[in-house]
This record gives sequence, structure tokens and C-alpha cells, in this order.
Amino acid sequence: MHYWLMKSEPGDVSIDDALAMPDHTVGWYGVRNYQARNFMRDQMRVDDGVLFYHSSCEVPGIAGIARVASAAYPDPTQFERKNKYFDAKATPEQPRWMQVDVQVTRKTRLLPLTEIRSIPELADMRLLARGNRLSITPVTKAEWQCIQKLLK
DNA sequence: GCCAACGTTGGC
DNA sequence: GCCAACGTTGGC
Repeated sequence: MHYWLMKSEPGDVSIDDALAMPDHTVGWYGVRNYQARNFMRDQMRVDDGVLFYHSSCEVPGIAGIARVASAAYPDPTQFERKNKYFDAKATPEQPRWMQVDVQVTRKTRLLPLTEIRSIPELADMRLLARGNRLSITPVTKAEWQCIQKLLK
């Protein structure tokens, strides 16, 4: 059992958008970073915990709790020529980019990045690491539990 | 819009 | 394999 923080731009896919989908589930398409891809491909398991994070928006922060709902499978947007995530070097036989399905289990109050920063127990979160840009980062069990408590 | 930090690309 | 140039992320 692992825990993850996954960033989404709410202008693209927000927590409300996810909740509007069948089974409250979205395919986490568009990851184009090898480290983040490898987390999904090699380490994520169904039922892993997910912090649904809103980035590049007015108040960035954690917007809800979700779970990993599938194993990794090829991200279909890499094959779609007109898609902004199209990758000419990817083929269905040799896909380059993967995604998992993410099911929102609970929309919470927004836990702003500024508040996350202010909590000593969360000071070592990978999210807060200097220069971190990874859209998927591991979360420790202690961090997960601390955040669950804050979002009760 | 700025810019720090990081990842990728491609010439050599 | 090095590394400069370029592109992207994402908070502010």
C-alpha cells in the first residue's frame, strides 16, 4: 500500500470534473515525465491512496481524496495526432506513456499549499522540496495520516 | 507575466 | 558522454 500526491490543473481536470464522471473516475492522461510515469507503471497498485492536488490555479492545494482504480495502461492521447499530448515516437506496439485510473472518494475542503507548508509534520513532503516539479510524488504514511486528520 | 529550477534535445 | 540551449512547470 502506497500513497501519492497527483497534480491536476483544475482548468483541465478539477475534482468536480472527476466527480462528474461515471464512478467518479478519470484516466490520468497527459503525464509526460519519465519519473512520474515510472511511479504509475512500476509502483502504483489498485487501492493506493491519492491526494488530488490542484496546481497552476488561484489557490493551489489538496482538493480531495482519491484512490488508484486501475493498473497502468497506455495513455491514449499519445497516439492522437491532433492532441497536445501526441507523441510521434509512441506506437500502440511500443507505447511510451502510461496512465492509471483515479477514482475520487471524497471532495474535501481545499487544503492550501500555504497551510501545508505551515505544518511541521509535513515539512518533508516531496511536494515541498525545493524546485520540485514532479506531477506525481510519493507521500509517506505519516504524511497521509496527518492530512487525513486535517481534512476530517 | 516573471523566473527559478529542472528535464530534454541535439551538436560535437 | 558532455553540456549549451531550449522548453516546461508552477508558485508568486
